[in-house]
Amino acid sequence: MEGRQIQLAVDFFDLDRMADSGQCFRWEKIDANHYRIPAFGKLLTISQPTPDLIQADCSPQDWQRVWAPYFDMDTDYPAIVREIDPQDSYLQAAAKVSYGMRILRQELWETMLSFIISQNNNIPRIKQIIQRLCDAFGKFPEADVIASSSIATLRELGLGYRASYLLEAAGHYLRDQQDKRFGPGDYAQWRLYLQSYKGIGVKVADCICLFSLGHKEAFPIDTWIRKIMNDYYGGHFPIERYAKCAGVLQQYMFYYERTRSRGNTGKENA
DNA sequence: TGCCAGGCTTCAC
DNA sequence: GTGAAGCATGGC
Repeated sequence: MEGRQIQLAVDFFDLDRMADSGQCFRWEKIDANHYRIPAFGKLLTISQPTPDLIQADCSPQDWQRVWAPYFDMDTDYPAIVREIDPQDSYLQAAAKVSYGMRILRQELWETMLSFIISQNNNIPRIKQIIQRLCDAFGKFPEADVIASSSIATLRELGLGYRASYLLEAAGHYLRDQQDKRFGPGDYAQWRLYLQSYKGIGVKVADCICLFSLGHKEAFPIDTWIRKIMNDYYGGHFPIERYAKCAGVLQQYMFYYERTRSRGNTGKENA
């Protein structure tokens, strides 16, 4: 702690809901009100004493340069919520329960690694595996660290059959980085490119597009979303109506449904 | 104890 | 292109 502390007035910002949203797996809850969030080589300690106020241990410059983009502070989420079909009571309810949840813009490699691990897996175990990776390698393993690791090592950390996917993905990522093949691209280009990785299919590619690259039109369909679409939308969610923000609404439905299945509101004190 | 999880690859058709 | 099997592991 370097004694720096900023306070910011916020709107539509809820740390607890973002922490429990299934888009990030390394936030650490220190106590009832504080989180430690690692990203971009930095560690942010942040709290939210009231719904419209946050306190963070960073400089105003770091907030502007690193954390405001990370929390996607430039996007007008209330405007997205206002676009929801007033007749769609399910989606209205989902948005209400998810109030304050923003779509994070996380680092690309971390998001790729996390969602390769996420396949056919549950969130508590995804967190555990990523924690074991960090413990085993001393910190979050960058692609070169994974690439110079071995299947056996990764298997010992509980990755199961995903160990080979991750190992291959790391090598692939490094080669493309050296070839400078990463660059600006639209959603369709990125989605296709990501699927060229072994272990990344349509759903994981969409998660990376949404939770790292900021492509809010990405609409990941996992087992939860598929069930929601079948139960409430006759098998088809009207993505076309929400062209540029379907992914945000997808996240609200995902959060809402998981919250309901656990029999609470998602906030211990709500 | 089984079923399931922010699915994917492979193979048969 | 579509469908089904197989996959590692452990949460619930």
